[in-house]
Amino acid sequence: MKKPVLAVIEDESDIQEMVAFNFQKAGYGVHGARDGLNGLRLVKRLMPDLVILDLMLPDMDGREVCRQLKADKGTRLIPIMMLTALAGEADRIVGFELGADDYLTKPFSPRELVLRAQAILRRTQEPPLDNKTVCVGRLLIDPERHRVEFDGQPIRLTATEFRLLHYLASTPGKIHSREYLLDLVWGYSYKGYSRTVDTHVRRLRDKLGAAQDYIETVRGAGYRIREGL
Amino acid sequence: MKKPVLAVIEDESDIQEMVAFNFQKAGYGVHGARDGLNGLRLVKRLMPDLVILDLMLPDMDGREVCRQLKADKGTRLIPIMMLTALAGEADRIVGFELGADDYLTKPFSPRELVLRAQAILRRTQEPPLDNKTVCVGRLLIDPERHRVEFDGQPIRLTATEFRLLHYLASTPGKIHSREYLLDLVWGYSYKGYSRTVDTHVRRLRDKLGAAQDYIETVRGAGYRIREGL
DNA sequence: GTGAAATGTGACAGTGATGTTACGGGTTGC
DNA sequence: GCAACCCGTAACATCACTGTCACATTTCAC
Repeated sequence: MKKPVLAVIEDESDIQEMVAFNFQKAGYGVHGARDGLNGLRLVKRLMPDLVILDLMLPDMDGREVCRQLKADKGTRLIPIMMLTALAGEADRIVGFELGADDYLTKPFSPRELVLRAQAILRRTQEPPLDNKTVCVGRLLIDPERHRVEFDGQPIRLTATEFRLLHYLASTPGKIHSREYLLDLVWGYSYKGYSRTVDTHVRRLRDKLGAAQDYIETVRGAGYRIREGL
Repeated sequence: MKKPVLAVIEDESDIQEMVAFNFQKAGYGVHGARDGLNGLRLVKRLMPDLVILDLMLPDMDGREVCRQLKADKGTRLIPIMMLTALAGEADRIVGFELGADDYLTKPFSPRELVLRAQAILRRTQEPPLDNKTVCVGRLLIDPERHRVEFDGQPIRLTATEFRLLHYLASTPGKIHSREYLLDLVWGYSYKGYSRTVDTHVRRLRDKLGAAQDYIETVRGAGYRIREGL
């Protein structure tokens, strides 16, 4: 994977430096703008993999920048991470309403910053699951019809169970950690408990019946689909 | 690896002595300054591999020193470990905001000090382990699938055994000391006994069967992966 | 050769990850 | 409004894994 590129729109020099420094250290290419107008221009020209956007900017509200980026066809899909000094729940909601993908309240630690960014990138850089029918051994998964079969016998799954199985089955043999599955199946802004994955795997195994052997637990790592059955 | 060099900026003689002594014992070159101004000069001239910086200094706040070091192009990349008497979480966050890489609250044990420093140096000097498949002779290690094969035959390993083998195999021929492996595989805050590594190497060898010859004991130094088998 | 230090080996008990079951809130369909 | 269903959380059970110890064996310095 090539080096991800970030745009940081932030007027306070300290924060701008700190953010840039930490992402560079983590192996990202970082570009910066210090106000909303230049920020918009930068994003359109650079087309970064992620935008770090301060809520409070000298010329323009960060919300407005966010709105404009999400309204533009070209930049609509670029994920946005909002920074703000206000921890109020109202602001949080407004941030998400505008399409921000994550939201960080100052002060924050570099570690938290980079981890959250990585979570977003992992999700957005992952090739989206397509609608092709997946076939693993005697299991068949058809996303288009939301249908699962084992030896031709249909199996009824709920939406969450289906997505879980679909993600697992689309890369057989590969380990999917609980955190990774939470990101993909539940969305990276999901705040829940990682044991939730276990419960759903259990329900999935129940419904799969004889096919449950396809889901293998790898202790200390996660779950995977067993190959060659 | 050449001997790492440290700069210790600390006015209290007791601490200065204690820190210097322990790092010298651990094989580091140690240089010291007793106030912020001389500290800045020292770092710029010496360009050490790590700066140990007290938060409270006679002439200048440690935060200010940190800020100046991180603002300077030349010294920006040098990692900084902050020492402080204040354990409050607020201070911790302020420390990180300024780009400090780690943060140690007095009083601390010499062992913890050195371990944390080593961990920082490793993180900044060693590229982190990636997900690429490692191939050593007839051994194959695939982190993505959490899979190990010898001559195509799969070998089941636990999570710890797997990480241990992965670290060893990613740099064949290099000697990995027990301390080093403890830091990498178990994490630098791990407080355990270094014989633990031996036990795990033993279990690993057991499971590797005929492939156990790949793990070589270097008496007095550690373990390494034998090349050219 | 001899003793000390380092390492290999086997056993053991505690812990921690996972499996399992149950419950209550929320949503959907009728 | 009711019933059925889906979901996340929690509590408990279980067992693999793990760290530590005691002892055996090897290696090295003298």
